[in-house]
Amino acid sequence: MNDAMDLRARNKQATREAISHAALRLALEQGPHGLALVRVHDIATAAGVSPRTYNNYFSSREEAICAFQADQSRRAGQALRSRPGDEPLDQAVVAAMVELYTDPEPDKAGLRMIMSTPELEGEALKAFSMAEGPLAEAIAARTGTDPRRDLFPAVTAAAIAGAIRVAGRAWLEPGNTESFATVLRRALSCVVPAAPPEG
Amino acid sequence: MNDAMDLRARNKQATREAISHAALRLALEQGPHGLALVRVHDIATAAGVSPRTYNNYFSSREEAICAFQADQSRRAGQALRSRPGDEPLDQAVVAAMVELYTDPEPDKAGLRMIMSTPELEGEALKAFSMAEGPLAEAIAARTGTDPRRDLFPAVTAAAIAGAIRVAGRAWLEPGNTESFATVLRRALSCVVPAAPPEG
DNA sequence: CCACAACTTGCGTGACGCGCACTATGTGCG
DNA sequence: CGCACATAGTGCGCGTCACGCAAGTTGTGG
Repeated sequence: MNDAMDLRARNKQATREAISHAALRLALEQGPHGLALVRVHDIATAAGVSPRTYNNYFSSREEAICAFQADQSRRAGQALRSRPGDEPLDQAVVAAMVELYTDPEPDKAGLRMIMSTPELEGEALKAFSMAEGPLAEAIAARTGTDPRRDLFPAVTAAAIAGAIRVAGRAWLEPGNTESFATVLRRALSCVVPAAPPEG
Repeated sequence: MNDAMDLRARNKQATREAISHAALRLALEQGPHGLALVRVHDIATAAGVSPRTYNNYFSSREEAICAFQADQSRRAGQALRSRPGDEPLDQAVVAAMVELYTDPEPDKAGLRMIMSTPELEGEALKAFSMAEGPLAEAIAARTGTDPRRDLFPAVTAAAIAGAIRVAGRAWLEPGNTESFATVLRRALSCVVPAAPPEG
């Protein structure tokens, strides 16, 4: 079989998603204050696998819960590359990130769980920061800068990831009525220049 | 006793530092690949306290190892506030961060341990991101913007924290000969504007 | 159809986080 | 000065977890 993904790989990804989905669902049931009550055994059972299999995929509850967010961040580089090459950097970044993070509009409860549960803070930061590497490469390619000589790509990528995080926090703020796309645009406009500084 | 810190508080901070210092030292002895060999019992013994006391202060090895970095980040807000109020934002940020993070020049081995050990990634990100809250407040105060209405302070704070992280990575790069202050200045110059966008 | 590789599972082990109860050491007041 | 109170340090025990190992099970390719 020469599929893009053979049966093995598809099953693997399916169980991975089943586990991470189950983990997030159970965490949501207990709320942000009862995370300790979500036992590994429960996650595994809910996902239809053994506890031992669960941590063939994840080495902590936190990792499983945040896996979806992490997977999404990993696509940031590709999202930016899919923008037309002659588009200015700032517009390309905004368009790419808005498309990536608002298609569909994110699940408010899930995002709130991830972003405002203290025990998940480390994993949440890891999840968002997974975008930085690929993003930096994409920015370097687009602006023709050498990531090893110039700090601009990596710094900008980190700034973008940070802006996305802050936008998430603001969007979750009680009383906020704007769409995530709107908030995200405002946040990104604070940090992304149209071109790297000459030098 | 009306000291700024009474005996109790000073003892407490002393044991806290003893534990975190011992944790980092033992981690360095084992190198980035033997972190699992650093047992809680060893850290506690090296710090002269019982294992139970150790996790009255920290709830994981990772947290103890990164505590120094976290404490430093917490001072970022105060560092920015100590700059003259009429200084432009970008200059004030660069001056404050350079002073905070290069007095004295950071310990390369310790920073490398924290930043390039996979198991510490989450805690390291947490440590650096602790600067964001205080920094955002300081930026808001300096620029006269309302952190609840305007995303600029929080986004800029996140961008600064990200730039510091990237500067650290670049400084640790083998073959780098520059001082951390130099790298840090270059990194920060990519993201901090002299003033918030009007709007 | 068969041999090989990859995934899943059960079991056992060592370490860890933390609640609880007790002791010891500062602290403030009469 | 001494006595009551608050707070830090400690020992013990329990439940949970991560992970190595050695089967068993299920795709894959010849």
